[in-house]
Amino acid sequence: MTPKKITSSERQQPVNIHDVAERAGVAISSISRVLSGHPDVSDRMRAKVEAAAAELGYEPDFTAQSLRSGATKTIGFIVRDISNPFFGVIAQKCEQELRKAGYSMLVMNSDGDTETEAANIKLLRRRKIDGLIASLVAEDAPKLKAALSELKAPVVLIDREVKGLNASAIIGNHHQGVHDAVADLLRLGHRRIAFVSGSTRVFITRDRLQGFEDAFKEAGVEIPSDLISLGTFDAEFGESETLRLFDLKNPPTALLAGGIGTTSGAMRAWQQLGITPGKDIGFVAIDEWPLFDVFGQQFSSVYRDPAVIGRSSAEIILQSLKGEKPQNVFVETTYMPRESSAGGLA
Amino acid sequence: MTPKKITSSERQQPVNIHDVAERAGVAISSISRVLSGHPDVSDRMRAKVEAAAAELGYEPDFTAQSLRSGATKTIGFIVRDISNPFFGVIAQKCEQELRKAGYSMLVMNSDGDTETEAANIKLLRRRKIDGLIASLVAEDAPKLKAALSELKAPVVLIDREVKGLNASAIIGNHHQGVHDAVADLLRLGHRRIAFVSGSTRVFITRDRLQGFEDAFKEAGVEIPSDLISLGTFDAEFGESETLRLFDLKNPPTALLAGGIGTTSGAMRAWQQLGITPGKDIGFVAIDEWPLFDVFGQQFSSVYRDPAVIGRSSAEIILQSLKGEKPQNVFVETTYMPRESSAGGLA
DNA sequence: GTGGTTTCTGGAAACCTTTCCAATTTAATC
DNA sequence: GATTAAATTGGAAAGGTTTCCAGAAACCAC
Repeated sequence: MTPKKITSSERQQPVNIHDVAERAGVAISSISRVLSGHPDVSDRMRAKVEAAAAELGYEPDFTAQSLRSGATKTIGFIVRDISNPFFGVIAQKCEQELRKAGYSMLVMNSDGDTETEAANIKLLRRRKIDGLIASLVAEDAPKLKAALSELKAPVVLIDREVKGLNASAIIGNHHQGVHDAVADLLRLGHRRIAFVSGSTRVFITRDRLQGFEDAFKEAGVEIPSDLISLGTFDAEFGESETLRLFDLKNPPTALLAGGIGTTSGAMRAWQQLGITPGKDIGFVAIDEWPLFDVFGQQFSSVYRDPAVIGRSSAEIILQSLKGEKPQNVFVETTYMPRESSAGGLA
Repeated sequence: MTPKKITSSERQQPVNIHDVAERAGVAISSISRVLSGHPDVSDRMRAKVEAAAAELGYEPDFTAQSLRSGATKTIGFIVRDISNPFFGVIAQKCEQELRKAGYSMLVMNSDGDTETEAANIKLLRRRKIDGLIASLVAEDAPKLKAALSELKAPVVLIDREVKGLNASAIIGNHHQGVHDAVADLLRLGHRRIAFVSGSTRVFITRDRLQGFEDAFKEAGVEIPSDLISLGTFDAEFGESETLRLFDLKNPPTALLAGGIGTTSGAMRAWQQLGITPGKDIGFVAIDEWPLFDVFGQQFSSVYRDPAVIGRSSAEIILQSLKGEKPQNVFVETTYMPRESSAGGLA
């Protein structure tokens, strides 16, 4: 008995390129050329192949394409916590853009941990992602830097600056927004202004701190170093630090909260302390949260648009994939003064 | 000149399994066996291979593994809108669980559109995902059903019921929560209770509607059909419908809003109309949003825990991957009465 | 020391493409 | 119609792994 050729109907497997080639009576390479839009294809060949492919319902295997071509059409997306609505909007807009261009997005949470983050990046490298968009937990962790530099794909960092890495970045002018906010608080009469935010291991915090300090210097007011608490961006830290700060002998009269997590924690702390932000104390939130327009109208904010960040991230990574050099894109950050700034100034 | 064998140092490519085999002086298959934890391996072999792999820093190519083994260690995750914080929490918890088990999550937004959703599913099939977790836009769209049934991987549906599909599901007892809410509103004296939510093309809405109607029937009160508006889950629909309903000659005295998007839209509408929910009218929100504990304390809600949904989704899909049969998991949904229920009852 | 298991290892096929190169066909020119 | 160039096509290698199968080695009992 001669070994019979196995056809797709006998495999329960889907149709593959061989089946199409056989059906169309042409070579495998021709199928590939037609379907990948290669220019050197005659009209007759194109018609034959397309007909055969359609009849059989052929769809190329993505994994095999990836292995052979080296491109996975996949972009890694790493953030601290995708449930944070700010990151959620970034992720949404980013995915929409990437999808239009035929790319998919592999989402990972770093859980605020550099070890996890480094492990994630290593995994993504092994998965041969074409590009990475990340909002890192820290910029200087050696493991992280190692993982990033071993990743051969283009990288877009969101509000981060990693030295010695040839990456693109989306950079907000955080110092500006924070500066304007603090300047306004000072103008209103606040002196004991607290600042709770994530760690200075990331650019965004350093840039904000810069704006914070500049505003004080310009006003000729001493910087209240004891009121600056820079740890992590999560709600737990925001809560405990707010509790601590407002329990000081000489407590703050205003707080600048460094993100949605921090704000969330601060709000919870104030509930426990019986403090009403914007009334008993001055308050400026960095970043706005869902339903802010409803529940936060009275709150001053340092605003930036996550949709822009998401779309830009996608655009830059797509450009890098086309061979363009790494670039930095700047995003506006604006102080939106509202009544809460003047809280606590009886 | 004899063709020299190309080694990894001459390629700029990373080390592959051949290099390790050569270094260890064993066959390729042995490398694979050792590294994939195959039992039939001698201690001596294991030691040799592990040493060689470590020396060369070898890491297996994920794409090649996927092609050969047929498993991509990738789970698709499709929701209407990942920026919705409810889905955000689900996604976060789900990814964390999947990651522990060595799986990654490919996130796609369906943008509330069945065509997009069907296209997404088709793409994921071509990408050979091992499983799919999805909160579908509709259950009956033919293209969608076709795309789902052609997908050979296990599926977990979140609050959806697709007939003729052998899928698992996470099912909330929405009728219960909504029933209790509406019963309470009726008890308080509300009669003109409006219900704005997504379409009845999905189970979750039908289940809610059931609870809504049951409560009326039990109370012997006629169901206010003109106040039931079931369209989409997004804020735009919530806003326009709220505007329309509260502009009726005989407007509602209370609203039950079917999710964070709807609530968001309703809130915006009320702002325009000068209506304060919980005061001028009764209000129950389905699902709670970020900072709800701060800004929403006065609002009654129909609560369910997205973290549980996320974790369960991951668990079920992982069990399916181990060969277990599709199963349904039920999630509690609880009415949390607060002051807003009694709004508008002067 | 033989026969028979059992355990381990090597070789090669298979997974499904893309892409290179050579060969063939077609078109163009004189 | 011959020659050359251009367009198109087929064949086969390559991408990096897993897995099947057969063969080798080790072990055991008699």
